[in-house]
Amino acid sequence: MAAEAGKPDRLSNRDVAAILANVADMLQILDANRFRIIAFQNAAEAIRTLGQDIRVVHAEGKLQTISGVGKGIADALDELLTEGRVEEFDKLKEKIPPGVVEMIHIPDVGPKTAKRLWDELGITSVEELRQAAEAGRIRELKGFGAKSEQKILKGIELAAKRGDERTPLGEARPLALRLIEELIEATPEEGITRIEAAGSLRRWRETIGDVDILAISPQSQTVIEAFQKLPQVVDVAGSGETKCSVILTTGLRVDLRVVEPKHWGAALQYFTGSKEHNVQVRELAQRQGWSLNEYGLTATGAGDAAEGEQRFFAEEAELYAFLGMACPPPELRENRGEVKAAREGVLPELVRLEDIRGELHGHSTWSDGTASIAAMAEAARQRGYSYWNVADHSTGLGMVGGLDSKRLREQSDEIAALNEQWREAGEEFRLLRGTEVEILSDGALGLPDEALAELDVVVASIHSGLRQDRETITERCLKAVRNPHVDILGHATGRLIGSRPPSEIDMERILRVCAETGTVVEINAHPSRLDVNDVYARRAVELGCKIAINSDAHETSGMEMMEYGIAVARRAWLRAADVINTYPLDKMLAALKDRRGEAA
DNA sequence: GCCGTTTTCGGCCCGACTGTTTTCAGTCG
Repeated sequence: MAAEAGKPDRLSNRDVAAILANVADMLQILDANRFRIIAFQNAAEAIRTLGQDIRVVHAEGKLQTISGVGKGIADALDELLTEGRVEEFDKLKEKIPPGVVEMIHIPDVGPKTAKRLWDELGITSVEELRQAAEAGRIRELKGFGAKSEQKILKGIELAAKRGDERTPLGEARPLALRLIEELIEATPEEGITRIEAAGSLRRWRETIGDVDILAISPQSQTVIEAFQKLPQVVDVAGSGETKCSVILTTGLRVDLRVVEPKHWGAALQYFTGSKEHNVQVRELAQRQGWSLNEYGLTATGAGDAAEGEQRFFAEEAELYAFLGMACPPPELRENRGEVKAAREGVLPELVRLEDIRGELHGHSTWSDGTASIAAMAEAARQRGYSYWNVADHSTGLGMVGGLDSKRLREQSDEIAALNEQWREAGEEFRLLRGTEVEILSDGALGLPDEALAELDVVVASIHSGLRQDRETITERCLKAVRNPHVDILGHATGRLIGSRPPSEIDMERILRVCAETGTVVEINAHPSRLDVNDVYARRAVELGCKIAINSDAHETSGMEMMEYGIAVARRAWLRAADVINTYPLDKMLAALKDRRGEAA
């Protein structure tokens, strides 16, 4: 947590969300009203995924326009963002040692357990908890035994291994898909008739807490036994008749749930989440006189149907239709307005992988790529693209031997020759001449304007000096964005999921200037970047920006990462029209800054 | 503490599994 008291101007949305979540944790330990706890959790989530800087919203006096923020929390946020601290929160902190709050993040240790361990054994840290469990002191408590101690020790080990980190989607997804394949192979013929990953994986969240797999099988016990015996499984956290949780060698937790065919629709809906989306849907069902669980609907007697009457759904869409709404694509199910839109029938037609006609940011052996331009072009053609922008690094990024003006011209000759071949063969495919020009530490670019002016598509990115202070890095980036030759701002925040935090850059200001100048904002599709993220992408389009989705491929297989970028765009509610590389070549070029209006 | 197609009070989702229990509380998703 980077929240520094006394420096309210440094608090990011993430910091503010962490502070509210911490308050919710403390309230849980104090056994406060559960709805008050949920209110803090909801507000934290709303601010974490807010498209705008919380400081800006605060300055405009619009805190209460955030869904989940009412008067009470708005007042607290006002105090936090003005004073850098909240008196009410400080009083809470005096009541509970921070180590006790930390304890509830250990699997199988919740607020009740943490409170009792603290009250009755005086344990105030995870380390003390470990020692007490090893010494067999915890079994002295009523309701605890040797197994509880083992469970706690295992939980501590797991938490240490995993840290607070969720698993990046790019790691979890291939792992889960392979696991599903192996489970099918390990099960007798006809053992599994349907299987799908649900949860945050199906929603394509950028990081995954644990993997949820849903299956239909006439022999659930056989499937669950096979699941536990898969080679990647190191531990079984729980196992019953229809449900099983295992831990993989990587520390990732995977839950399998086996259901009957008639329950599939409700079960898939339920296990896809998000939790917040499901709460909305269940409340909607409640208002219509139905109680919703993972099996289906049961009439409460409050509506037209007789109490106890049940409805089952083989498909998700049938369940949503019964409730009078369209079926929101999983990527939208984050309680960001999708339930209302689905009820009103105004869900957007989201961009799809098939809509992509080319890429505007990729590398070759001319800089740090591993494949020739010809090989990259061939890979792009194989994917059905009709254009690909050669965007090798410019000078200014020492370690990869970026191109200067002279080498850029030499590269242009190679590109022209390749294009000539396709033209003669009557092929539609075209390579574009581009660069990923370095935004230097003072905002100057790694190539002179004369060189950039000759290119088709210029991507400008920051690779170093990512720790500059907010004002410096924002001004640096703004200078680049305002350059008339810069068409696209590449991976704007510079983050690497799980290993490098985003820079301090003021995205709201950047996006506003991008909208003003017609600079396209990139969604970098590489699963370790996903930059900009869904929240900023949605905000960018709200402000009037266009988006480009690029895999930033450094090898031919890198282009397969496009699907992750598409997922970010879909989570941002983007339609094909918002994404310029869904356009045919002429229209795409005409949408670029320095060519606007040139072609139809 | 939040919120409104039951609107300014009275609600706020629901079931599986575990451990230590004789009927359930805690945790998790």
